[in-house]
Amino acid sequence: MTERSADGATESREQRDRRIRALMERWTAERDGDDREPREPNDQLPREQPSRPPRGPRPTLTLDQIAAAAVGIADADGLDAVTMRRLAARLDVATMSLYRYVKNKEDVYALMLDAVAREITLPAPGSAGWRETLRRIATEMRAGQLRHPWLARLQSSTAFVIAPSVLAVLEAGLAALDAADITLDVDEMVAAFSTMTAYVQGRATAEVAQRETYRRFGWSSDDDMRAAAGPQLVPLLARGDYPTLAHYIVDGSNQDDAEWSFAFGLECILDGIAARLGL
Amino acid sequence: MTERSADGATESREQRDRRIRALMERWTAERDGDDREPREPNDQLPREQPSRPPRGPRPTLTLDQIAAAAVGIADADGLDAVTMRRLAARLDVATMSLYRYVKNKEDVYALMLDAVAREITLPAPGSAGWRETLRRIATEMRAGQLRHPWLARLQSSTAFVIAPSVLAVLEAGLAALDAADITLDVDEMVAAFSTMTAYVQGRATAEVAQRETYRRFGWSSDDDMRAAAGPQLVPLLARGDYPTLAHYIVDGSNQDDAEWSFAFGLECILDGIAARLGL
DNA sequence: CCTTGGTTGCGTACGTTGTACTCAATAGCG
DNA sequence: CGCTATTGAGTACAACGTACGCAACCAAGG
Repeated sequence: MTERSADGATESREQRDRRIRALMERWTAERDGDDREPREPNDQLPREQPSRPPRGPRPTLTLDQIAAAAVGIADADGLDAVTMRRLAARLDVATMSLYRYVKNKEDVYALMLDAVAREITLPAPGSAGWRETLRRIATEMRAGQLRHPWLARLQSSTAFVIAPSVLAVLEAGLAALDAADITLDVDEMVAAFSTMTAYVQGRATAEVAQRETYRRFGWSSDDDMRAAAGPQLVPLLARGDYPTLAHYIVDGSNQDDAEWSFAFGLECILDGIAARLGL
Repeated sequence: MTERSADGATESREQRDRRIRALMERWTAERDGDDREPREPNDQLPREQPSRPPRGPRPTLTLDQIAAAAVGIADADGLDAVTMRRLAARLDVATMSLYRYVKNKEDVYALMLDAVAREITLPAPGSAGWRETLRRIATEMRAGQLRHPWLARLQSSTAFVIAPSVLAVLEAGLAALDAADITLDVDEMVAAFSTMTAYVQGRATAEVAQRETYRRFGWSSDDDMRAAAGPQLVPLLARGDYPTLAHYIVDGSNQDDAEWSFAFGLECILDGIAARLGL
């Protein structure tokens, strides 16, 4: 119920929240007071004008429409099909009109990431224990990655986006680990949660890459893969350099059960976290 | 020392290896015998002609040279700087000459992946227990990802490459988990190893994305980041929607220690695997 | 020796991409 | 009714991957 703070004293959760709220308000006040440089890197995610200046014609598009259109194209024909021309065509505007809403294509990518992050439904706070909450978030994230196979590629080429949708996921995970009976400090909580998310992303990346390979070569089953990769693989295996791998290929049974593998690894991680809780 | 096989009997490791070797040889013989379709998807990784046809001038380049040049460009100026024109210029040949060695740009990417996979030094088999072996492989993989920040992006956009360099890493990990005192079946061994690799890839992706963000905005320390992201972040935090996250930002101390976070998660995973071994 | 034919290196050219620049049309304020 | 900030769109350009075709090369066959 209590936690050691930096100066060695203990504070209750209520005290902690009050302290942080006060600090945030002070920071906000300071920011409002100083009116500094135009702070350019600020607009990482493009925003609509909060209060539209009254002059001139109304914009015909919203950022949400652009994001939805881009996601739609990527879902249908892959990330490479998202070109400014095609995106504009889908929105029935001229190509260059898009640049009234986004600074460049990177902005479009940021909008896509935000849109997808908003898709994931978080478990209600306190509706389950930390373990079940983390499991649900992981499952939800994985589902998103599989629904949008281009996501992994986008996340690895686009910088981190500061958006409420993204922060909310992080907060949900941290809050679950911040429950009353848990003894992790903040750094460990973040490390534990980011371990889980890293795992989910890594798995999804690999899984999507495999699907992509199957699609490109027209394989529809694991047997197709074995038939096609065999001529390349068998000579290597036959030389005896990879005995354990050969054992897997010959005797393994869950080879294409991505769901099972994912769950296996996830439970490993949750067990590891549990061990650190002394539970 | 023994393991249940499919038919319920037990076989020693020696018996198993013999059985698999025999099977491989039979497969090889069958392949040689039937001389089937040109099996196009075979050449996933471009290869030099094993026995060069004697007619015509000698090639001036090797695939290794091409791979090294591409890796060099990507290391210096990022993956997008690897264009066919620039790669050719670096190799002092005309642009289109490259297409005598690779079918298309995808091939160049495959060569890069292979080259990087060959960089990693595996622990000698049996030189350490399964846990230490996996830890070393993970560390080595992470080092590669940080040495070549473009790797994560490439792995998430290029299909899996069948190359000895890649298979060797997999074999080393599986062999470590196949030690005498371990009770995992093959499927579990593969799931455990791929859990680790997925984690490493996910972490590296996030870490590289963060570095890239820092670089692009010219931040050189965490304080720079906080100064720049503050105006965007503080209003969100001040509304109280992310209390745990705010706690971390205010009170966390290991915020930029990627090494520590990586090790934390890795030990979690190893603990989880250990738990499945009944150790 | 000369001829032959497959192989290599390279120059040209085309279609597609992101986007800088420019200018006409729009619509609320004075 | 102008005035003026703002939007939508057309044109244009540099850079990209790469299809195509031709010249230079070089061992084998005569």
